[in-house]
Amino acid sequence: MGSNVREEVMAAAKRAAQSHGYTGLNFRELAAEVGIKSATIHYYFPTKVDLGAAIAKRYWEDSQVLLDSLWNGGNDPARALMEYPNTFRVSLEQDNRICLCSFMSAEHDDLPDPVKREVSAFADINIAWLTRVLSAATDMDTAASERRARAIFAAVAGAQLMARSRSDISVFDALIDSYREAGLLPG
Amino acid sequence: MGSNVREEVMAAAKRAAQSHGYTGLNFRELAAEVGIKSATIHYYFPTKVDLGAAIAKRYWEDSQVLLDSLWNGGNDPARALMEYPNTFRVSLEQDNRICLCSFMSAEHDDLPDPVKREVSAFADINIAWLTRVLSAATDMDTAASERRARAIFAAVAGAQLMARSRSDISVFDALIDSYREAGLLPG
DNA sequence: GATCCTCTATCTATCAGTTGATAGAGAATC
DNA sequence: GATTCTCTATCAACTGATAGATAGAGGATC
Repeated sequence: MGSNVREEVMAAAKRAAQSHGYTGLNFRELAAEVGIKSATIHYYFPTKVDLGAAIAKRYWEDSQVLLDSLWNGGNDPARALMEYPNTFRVSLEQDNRICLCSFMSAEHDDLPDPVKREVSAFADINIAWLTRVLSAATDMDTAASERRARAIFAAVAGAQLMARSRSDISVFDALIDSYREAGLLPG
Repeated sequence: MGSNVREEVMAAAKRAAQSHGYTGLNFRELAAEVGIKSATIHYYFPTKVDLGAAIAKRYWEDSQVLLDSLWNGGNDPARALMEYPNTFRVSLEQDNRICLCSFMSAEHDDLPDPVKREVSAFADINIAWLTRVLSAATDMDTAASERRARAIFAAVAGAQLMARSRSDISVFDALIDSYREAGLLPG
């Protein structure tokens, strides 16, 4: 298994990036939070690019596992769809953080390519999952499901961003309700 | 009238912040782009906070003027609503930039209070305008119009963010189409 | 069992580059 | 001549990164 320190650094880096972005990540603060020296981080992640790519990759891998646990061909796709916005809500619950990849999407111009690739993968797996669930839960064909999947993903990310800017999770809840009222989200 | 230099600094700072955020703003690059020395910027904007707040304020003021030119009680609110997403599209057309305030919303935790206030104002004036237009263009009551206004604002911002992450403006267009297809946007 | 070697993991110390900010001199404008 | 504007020079803080020392674990060799 991987060392504890490596895992602790990744966990702290993930949290920091959700609050301050890739640009805002810095070795000394990270090290202080884990209780080590910044040079030690370089032992596990030679460069900042390596660290950034590692946490973005881990982020979408964890998301994939979570989504599959929510629905993976079972018998209640409509319920999974109802639950989907909650996967974004939890970030806001944790000190008003947002999706790592939403933040990094804003930072796109300053992102090294290896990090960009992992950020794209997060969107890909979310959209692919939503497409599958929508196809199972509604009578939309695959093309329509994918269009709707992209729309839902973008809209939920936008709702999370707005809620953060107000430091108010009820803004997120209200927006999700409005999406349902408008017909973007089923339910 | 304000000096040319001051205006040029603000224009360059606005563009930079739309690409790199408030954190990514820096006096030396800004000065180089305008063709002056960084110390000169401090003459017009004593601190970075002053500069950040000034460009965010100008940003929503300009947006207010643009929206009012699009619709201000005239006879075609439905058309204004159709045009609304274009006010976000133009940023992407300019080197894949995004809304200054979307970027700064992501940076919320690292934003000085005076800047935060102006960022909030941008959302406020967009939502207020959308609420008025929706009330005029549809049979929704004021409360429903405001809920929908918030939903549209958040969703369009999300679409812009997704398009940036792919460096592909057609992603934005497709998302807006999908919002219409889903019923979030009229048309 | 004592000595030697290697690898892992962490540290101290330091470098070079960047950044926001300031003091004070000089130039331009009125 | 006073005011406005811009520059040079510099500071202190911060940042990613590197070099090199150290401590300990685990084998291999004698």
